[in-house]
Amino acid sequence: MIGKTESSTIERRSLHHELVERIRPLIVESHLVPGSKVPEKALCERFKVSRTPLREALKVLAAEGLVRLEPNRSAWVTTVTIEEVNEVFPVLTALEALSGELACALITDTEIQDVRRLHENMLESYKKRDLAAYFDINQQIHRAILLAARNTTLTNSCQALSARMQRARYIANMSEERWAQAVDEHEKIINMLEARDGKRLSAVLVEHMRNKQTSVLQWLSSASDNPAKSP
Amino acid sequence: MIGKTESSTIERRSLHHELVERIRPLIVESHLVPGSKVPEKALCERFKVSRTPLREALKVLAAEGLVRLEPNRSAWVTTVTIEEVNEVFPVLTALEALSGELACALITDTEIQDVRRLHENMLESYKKRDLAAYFDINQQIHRAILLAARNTTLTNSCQALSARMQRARYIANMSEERWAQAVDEHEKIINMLEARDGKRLSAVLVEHMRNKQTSVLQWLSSASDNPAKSP
DNA sequence: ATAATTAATTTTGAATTCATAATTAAGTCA
DNA sequence: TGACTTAATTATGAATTCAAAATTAATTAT
Repeated sequence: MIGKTESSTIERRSLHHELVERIRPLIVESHLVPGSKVPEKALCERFKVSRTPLREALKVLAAEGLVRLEPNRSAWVTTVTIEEVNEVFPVLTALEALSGELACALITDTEIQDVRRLHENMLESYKKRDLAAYFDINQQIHRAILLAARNTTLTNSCQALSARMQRARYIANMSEERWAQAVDEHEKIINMLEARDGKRLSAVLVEHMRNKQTSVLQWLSSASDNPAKSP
Repeated sequence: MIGKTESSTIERRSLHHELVERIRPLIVESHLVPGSKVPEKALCERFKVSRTPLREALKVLAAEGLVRLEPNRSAWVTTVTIEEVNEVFPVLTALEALSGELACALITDTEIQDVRRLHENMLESYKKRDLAAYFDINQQIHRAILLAARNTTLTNSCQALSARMQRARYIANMSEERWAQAVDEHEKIINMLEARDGKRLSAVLVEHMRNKQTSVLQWLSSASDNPAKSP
């Protein structure tokens, strides 16, 4: 008889999957320039693979919205547009709100402590004005809440949409005021999580996302005035 | 002059994309048996393509969650599990709620009339106990609301998750009572849409989805008792 | 010169090929 | 018989090949 999905499967990864995982960050971190064509040949050489698995990976990245395929005209790294931001943020916000609700119900006390610790590290980075570290810990916190929601589908959907937005490195553009506000919002997030107040956490997350969206849009409009940011 | 015999616009679609579009319904409509291995060879012959574009398509379908790739052990049609339903429905519900809110704000009067007409057709199918037609129009209504939300990202996310759930052909299992209730919920949905009451429409959609989830779970547990339904 | 053709080159999509892994079949021995 | 090897067969992943499309370079005409 046929068994259900074995949870204890050995991690055997295919080349195309590996490539997706390696190329995705290249796009998210803008090492592959937004709006430019994906350098198929160069990537093949870099990863020492043939075109077949690479092209399979590009199909998947296209499905994720990080790449756009133009038949017979190669694959292009997508750009973050104002329209896209206005589309993705509402969806991402709804999902973050859900993750907050679920997390409050399902997170363990230990995990709450972990998040609190991350938050304190983030405060340290804030005091030191270490933008890169702040940004990194920020992501970790959101991810920790997401994981606490115990919903793989939710995690995947959120991550995919986040990846698209992350490419807008708006944070570099963040004002002192906005940064302080973001830190304050995070303080509230942690408090609501510790209080396990799902409704309120959702509300704070929604507010947080709304401000984030504004910040990204500001970055985008400043980028459109700045040739160095818009390719 | 030259007769425009080329009826279709220069629609240049890649083979892999075409295959994704053709194979997806095969999975959603259970023509490819859930839990069975994807018959690569047979599909190649059926669509008269080589393995390369077919395998590219499978990678995309795997990213959508309709197929599971086991390295060196081929691709498998995924099954709808109880765990999956309990994961996907909350996410789908959050997205449907959002689509309701947005639709109320953005839908045109003409579109509202279209939805009302669809609803009346659905009532006809209900009276005739034409399950297939009912199911089809039901989908059209949800899709119309989704499109009225004017958010491609939202549309894509919803459709992808819906596709995974649609494979559970729970509707065949629906009780008279549940069917009547669903029709009633739909009546409310249309009313809220006509009233352009986003908040209330969201609430009704959430309720509707909650009941749908219950219905699907009931179908699943009955299927687990029935070898004909569980492969 | 510039614009329009045409030819050469490169890139792309997809079929084919090939090595390896998995599966099945055939032996082997307790 | 049935568990264990080993050989034959098939399926799979990925490199290679090949035809067609796109791009670039070269040529011609204006």
